[in-house]
Amino acid sequence: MESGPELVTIKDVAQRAGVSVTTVSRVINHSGYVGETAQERVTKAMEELNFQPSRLARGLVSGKTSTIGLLIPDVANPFFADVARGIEDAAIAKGYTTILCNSDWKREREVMYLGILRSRWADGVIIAGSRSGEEAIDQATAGLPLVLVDRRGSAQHSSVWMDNERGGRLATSHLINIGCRHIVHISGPEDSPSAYSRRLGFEEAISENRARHEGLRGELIQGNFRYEGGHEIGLSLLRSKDRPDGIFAANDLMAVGILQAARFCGIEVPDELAIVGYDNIALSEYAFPSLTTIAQPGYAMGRSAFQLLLNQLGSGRNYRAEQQEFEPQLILRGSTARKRQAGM
Amino acid sequence: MESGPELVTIKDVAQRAGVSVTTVSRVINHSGYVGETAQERVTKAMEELNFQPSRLARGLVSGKTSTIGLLIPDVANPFFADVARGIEDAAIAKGYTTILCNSDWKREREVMYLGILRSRWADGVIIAGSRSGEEAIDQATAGLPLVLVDRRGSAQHSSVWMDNERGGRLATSHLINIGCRHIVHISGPEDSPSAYSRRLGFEEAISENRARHEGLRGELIQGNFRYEGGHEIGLSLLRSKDRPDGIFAANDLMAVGILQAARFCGIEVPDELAIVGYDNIALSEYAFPSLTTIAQPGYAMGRSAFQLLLNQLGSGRNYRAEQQEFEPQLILRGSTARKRQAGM
DNA sequence: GGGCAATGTGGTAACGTTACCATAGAGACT
DNA sequence: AGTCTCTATGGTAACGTTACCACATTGCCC
Repeated sequence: MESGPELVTIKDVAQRAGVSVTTVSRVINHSGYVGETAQERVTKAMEELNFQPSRLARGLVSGKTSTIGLLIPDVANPFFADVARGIEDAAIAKGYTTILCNSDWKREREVMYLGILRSRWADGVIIAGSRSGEEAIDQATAGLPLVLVDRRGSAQHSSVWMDNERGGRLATSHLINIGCRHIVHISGPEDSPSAYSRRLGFEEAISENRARHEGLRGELIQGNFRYEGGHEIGLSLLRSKDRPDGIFAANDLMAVGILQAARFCGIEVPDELAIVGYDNIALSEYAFPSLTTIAQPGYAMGRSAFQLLLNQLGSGRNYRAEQQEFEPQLILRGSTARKRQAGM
Repeated sequence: MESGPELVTIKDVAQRAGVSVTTVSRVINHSGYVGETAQERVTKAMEELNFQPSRLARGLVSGKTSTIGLLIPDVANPFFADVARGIEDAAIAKGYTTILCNSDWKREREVMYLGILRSRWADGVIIAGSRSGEEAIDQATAGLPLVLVDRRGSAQHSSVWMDNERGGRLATSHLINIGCRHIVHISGPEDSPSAYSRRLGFEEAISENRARHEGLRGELIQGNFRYEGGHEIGLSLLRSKDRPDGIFAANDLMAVGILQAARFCGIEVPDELAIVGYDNIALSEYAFPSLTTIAQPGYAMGRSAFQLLLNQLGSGRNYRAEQQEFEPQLILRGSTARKRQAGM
């Protein structure tokens, strides 16, 4: 029978219940004193009119929207999808709504979204996998409560992160331990802090082990965190005469791309070429051979990030940044399961 | 130097620029007449104060928030992640922000989110992969502009969909054509419209071909659209004495689960068992053997869905529901690539 | 030189809600 | 009987923006 979304306001409810708007507001917010009769009549009127209080008006006067912004590079990347789910689940449980923003790894989109979020939309922001520098982020958030995911925070900012350097070292040492002597690291984009740390870990592991294993060589190639990128790099790398016997890719997507390239070139994984990825996305388990990787618990990291943001929102201006660290863990699977293991 | 997010309002800008708030508003909205001098001074003041107009206030008075809600079952499902990206990209290009809601396939969460979205938050909603009935959706959206994805809309609602029945038929016929005679369909959840249609297509293909191929058998098992579900069903199915020689899974995740189960049981795919999935998510290409599947262009469907919503938002009350149909397409890959193909 | 359109500007009432102050009756304690 | 606290309720000014009306000023035409 209704023809349009004619808005039901608190006024309509008040009129129908025969009370003032103040009383209705009190019923909605369970605050102040409300008599039993009034309580019932208001509740009934709200139901009959199918009333929903306007968040807009509410936010305007209270200064809080119960909304947080989530800025990630790309939901289509399974790791970030997990993070997003973790954040959203934790948020909804506390009555917060999440606005999802995909920066597509682009800084200008990041800045644009932060502007939108800042315009009194969001009470706080969680930024995952950003490439921007901390000053740039500060500038763009302009005092908005903030939690960083996937990078080490400073004294100013809370953050949830992993010791990516250690992860990189774990992955590389594993390759060395199973006998690889010519190892290539396909890194992530230059300006990604987590990619940078993984690369550091790789380099450390190589130089630490060089004494023990003569002829050990480490090589570095710049990747882009994408499947196709891994595939292309894999093809050119594996077709060359001087091809590596081990590859550590900075994320699983690229690792799977390399896996495909190897199959294409007819190279046996893991016997001719061992591969380690990073993230432990679902895909890594389903690939063939299944992918050895460093686990990064996206969902848990997401939940944790929201918790830190909530702490910050609750504590006003005398708030202290917190850090939550997750441990990298090596997941052994088919892509490095060689029959004859070389001497350690 | 700033200690908190002290809000910069249009009033501050007006004061600094030495003009009225009205003039500032006009500059912001590029509306009405504004002199050159005023224009410049206001622009300068806005920059200096790092001013962002409050969307809350704006929305309150204009009745529009430039925000849309997106309700999907789960972003961690790659197909829906693609849809989400398509919608978000299309939306941001038109100045709209997207609120992401994961119903987790649960009706009560769906209803809860629609309530939130309705409270003057969102100008419209896109619902993908809902299991709720159309009446339930009508009830929960209460007049909010709406586009359905992945189900055939009615005269009331715009929708973006695929002929899933045809897709189901395509998949099943393909299995029959390569020689399968005992085919199992792992369907989706009972109440999912798209799953239902795929199942119909399966049944039609089986009964149509029964005349031509004697001994052709079709069997039906209820699945849940999840990887683990496919894996379990696969295990119990493949261990039985009367195991099928072809499986059509209602989505790729389950198909990959079955693939893993087959490897686990030592059954050769595709020679002993052929498998077809549905969706053509990235995973299906990376699996081993790669997965034959029915392509469903999630990103394009997302973009299209936003376009339909936009049409609806623009056209006020004299609006007519539109339907946008996508064609299912069979993608041939390893999981059905038998060496000796049966007759026909 | 009176009228009239075009241009530029300001004042202020909305929008739907909450915060705060005011009021008022009912008991209870001095 | 006066005062004080508790309970219950209403009135109304914010919140930051836009929509709308009112008012100047300018230039131009008859």
